[in-house]
Amino acid sequence: MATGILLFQSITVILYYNNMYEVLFENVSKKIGLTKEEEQLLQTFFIPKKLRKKQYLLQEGDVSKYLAFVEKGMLRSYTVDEKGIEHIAEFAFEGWWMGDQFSFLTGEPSKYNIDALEDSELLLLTKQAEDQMLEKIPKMERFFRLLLQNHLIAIQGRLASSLSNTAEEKYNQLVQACPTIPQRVPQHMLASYLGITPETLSRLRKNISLRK
Amino acid sequence: MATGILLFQSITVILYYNNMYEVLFENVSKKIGLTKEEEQLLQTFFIPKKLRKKQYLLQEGDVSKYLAFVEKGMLRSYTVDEKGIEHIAEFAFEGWWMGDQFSFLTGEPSKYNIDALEDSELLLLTKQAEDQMLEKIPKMERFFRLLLQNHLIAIQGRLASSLSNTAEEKYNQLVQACPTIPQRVPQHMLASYLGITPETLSRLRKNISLRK
DNA sequence: TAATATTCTTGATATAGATCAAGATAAAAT
DNA sequence: ATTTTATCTTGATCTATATCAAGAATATTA
Repeated sequence: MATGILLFQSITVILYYNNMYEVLFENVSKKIGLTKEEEQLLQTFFIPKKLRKKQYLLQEGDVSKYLAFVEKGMLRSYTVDEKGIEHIAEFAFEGWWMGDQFSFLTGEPSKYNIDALEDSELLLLTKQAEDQMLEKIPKMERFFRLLLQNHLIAIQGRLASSLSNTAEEKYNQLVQACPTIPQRVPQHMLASYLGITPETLSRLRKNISLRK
Repeated sequence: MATGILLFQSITVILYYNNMYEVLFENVSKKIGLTKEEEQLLQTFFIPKKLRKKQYLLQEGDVSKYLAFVEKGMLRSYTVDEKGIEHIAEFAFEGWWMGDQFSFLTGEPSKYNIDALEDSELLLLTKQAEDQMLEKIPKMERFFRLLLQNHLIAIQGRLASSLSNTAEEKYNQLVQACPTIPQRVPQHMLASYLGITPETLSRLRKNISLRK
């Protein structure tokens, strides 16, 4: 957070405005360096948006017009099957990206829903803005490549785990790999994310706690 | 394939040499355009390598020094669990890439084995060569970003399928999404890739064929 | 062409996890 | 504060898939 003793109201306002991009800048700087000018330019490509808990960013059947960067709060993406059961694909917290890559890329209607699990502050990037951004700040090409690389590695791990591990092992791996999720997410959503039933997760957690 | 009536032996040789990169060039050109000069430059970063069936490209515990582009043949990556069971993570055919992204990126020992399922011709890219390539041909940054994007979308689909579908549904989706795999890969490896036992796959295929 | 190894099939049984059901907490809304 | 709604727990059953076992078909090698 940008803090300090502020003498003038006008300065307060400017800092407040800048804060909307704080997590983004930190995130980008971690992977590639950006000058102050580039940061100024970068923010012009994003549309700030607040989302109340339970509000949708994307609904099944719509085209995913935005990639969303989470400045604050928490999103989830999920599909709904024929039986009406929700299957959570991903969560996204502060500093994470969310969006249906496929729909965003191809312009086809999305199979996913994305909504807010907490009141959230997002930075939205349209396809057009993305293209312009990559053109004006070619460095960002690299940023997105590294981002995708990490995302891919994470999902590969999840896939491997989902294919060869028991429910309990999957749960333990998740707790280890990303302790934030079990802390902030209701248990039945966690179960959905792991591809198991809430009942199974409840029992499995009980077993773990009994054993120690 | 580059074919034609060849008048001089020397030309034959040159064409033969160029053929080693044919699939790569076609693949890169599909995503980003390359001039003849850029193609010439591009190939300097790769090390051609032939792999006999069953030969390893990478063994568990070693650092993944290369990303491999498959010009010809077929690779698989897999882990071996405590019980000695192989879990196939990915296949790669002509025009696909293979490698342990994580180990390649971080320099940590790999958990994967990669070997050839058929006699194969590869183009290897070291981390150093990759960095140089991205510096000399910045366009390639974009190529790799798009590549990762598609790879991510594919794996997301596989993950979703593995979490919410039955064994039969997973099999059907694979046949639909990538008919090449079931055609070219022994059935028990297909089972491993799908995270089911060979027995289950055998029975499930029988059921499908009985129903029609 | 035999011999050896690999892959695939089929049956019998076991089990992890799903499903159905209902009560217990806990959180939100009025 | 009390009703309503969401979430979690526990028990009784069911089922898809794993496991164990052994023979059949197919490929590979000698």
